[in-house]
Amino acid sequence: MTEIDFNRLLNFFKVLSNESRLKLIGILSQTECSVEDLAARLRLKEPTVSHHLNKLKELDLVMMRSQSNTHFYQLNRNTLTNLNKSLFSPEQMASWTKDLQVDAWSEKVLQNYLRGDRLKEIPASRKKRLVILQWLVNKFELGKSYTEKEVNQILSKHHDDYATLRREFIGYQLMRRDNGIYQRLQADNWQSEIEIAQQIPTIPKRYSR
Amino acid sequence: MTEIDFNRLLNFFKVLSNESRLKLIGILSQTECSVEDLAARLRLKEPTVSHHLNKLKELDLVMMRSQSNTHFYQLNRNTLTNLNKSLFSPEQMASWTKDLQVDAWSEKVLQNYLRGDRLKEIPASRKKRLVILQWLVNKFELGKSYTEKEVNQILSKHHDDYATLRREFIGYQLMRRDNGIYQRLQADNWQSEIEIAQQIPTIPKRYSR
DNA sequence: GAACTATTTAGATAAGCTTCTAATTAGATG
DNA sequence: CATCTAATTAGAAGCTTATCTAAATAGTTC
Repeated sequence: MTEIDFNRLLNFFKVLSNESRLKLIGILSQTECSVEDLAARLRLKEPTVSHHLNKLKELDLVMMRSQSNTHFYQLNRNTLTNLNKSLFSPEQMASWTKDLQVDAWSEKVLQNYLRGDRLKEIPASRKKRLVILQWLVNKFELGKSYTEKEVNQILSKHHDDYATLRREFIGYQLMRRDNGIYQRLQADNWQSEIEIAQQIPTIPKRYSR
Repeated sequence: MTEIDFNRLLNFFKVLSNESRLKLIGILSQTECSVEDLAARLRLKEPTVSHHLNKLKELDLVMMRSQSNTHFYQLNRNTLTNLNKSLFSPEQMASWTKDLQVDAWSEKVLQNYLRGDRLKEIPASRKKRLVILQWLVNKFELGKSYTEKEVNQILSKHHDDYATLRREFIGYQLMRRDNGIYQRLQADNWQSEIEIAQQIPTIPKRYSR
């Protein structure tokens, strides 16, 4: 039912794929802890722990409560159990390849305008520009809020003129802005167009004729 | 019941925390594929895909079948479903912190002989050496086989005299060697000694007296 | 408000990882 | 056996990330 966005899932794995953070989760699953305490247990400096906790917080994996100067961190069990449910179901995994199964024409446009992850130029024609923008918007998580600065930062990885791209997101209704906060919009009109892409069968060339 | 070793789990997350590899899994969950085909779909070069497949193979996430020159890769569903089961149960997570809850004396020995992850020298006394070796052996996964070369490689991260350490592993019965293949041994005699370490309660200093 | 404590932010360094190209291996074909 | 194809291995370049120190913030105490 609740399909987890590919980028969100990837982020989860990235956050969990670190020894210190995994141990942090282990500790916090047993007891509430201050930053100082955590640092002592892991034999790391406080700033390092703070850095890790920040990443865990971004994914809602931990909660914080302040008591005077001290910040007590606690595990957010719900997030983990929700995440764990049917993570690797066939449907779930199939959904990860969505943006790969685009039709041949879009494929070609992408190939023409991309060099690796980087956009050579912004297409002039509306139709091609849409293909590029749809590809770009996939770099943003569904349901996550971004500041303008964050949007620019992500876009600038793919093209220098991030401002134009950001504005086009709004124009093409791929994103929505609410006083400074950007959110990716659920694609409804164009998704259908793309999902009809045929499943490419794998046939060894030798036997393909 | 089947408790997943911390390092093994960490490796899983590391392998899954990469965009290309996650997409590979997504594709292979739907269809069997050749390396060439996978490279085309992900728009990566074959060697890159090969590199990723290798990591997936190490964790038994994929299987390969050869047909003449072509190697067809397929997802190993069992591994994923087994992994997914009760990954984040309280007991499971608590087990991740095992090597953190050592007693105060061992703690001190470790602090004295370690500078970060690096061993300053190998302790002369048997008792202290055991503490160091127990800590070191944690760097190896339970149930995984290592070649001597691999053992040396991992040990050399922590001390230049990896050969002595490797031999001590055998001497202290922390590892077992079967014609060139090393395996970590389940600790039974010393584990008890360590696990009695009391759970350190978290009390803000201010109110602790 | 000065001094102290716990945390966070900023910036630097170093290690690790992804990807590429070039070279190598292994199987198939003529 | 020479050639061709598919895959792997080796090695290098560039990027990301973990960690640290130093500086800044915020709450507390006297």
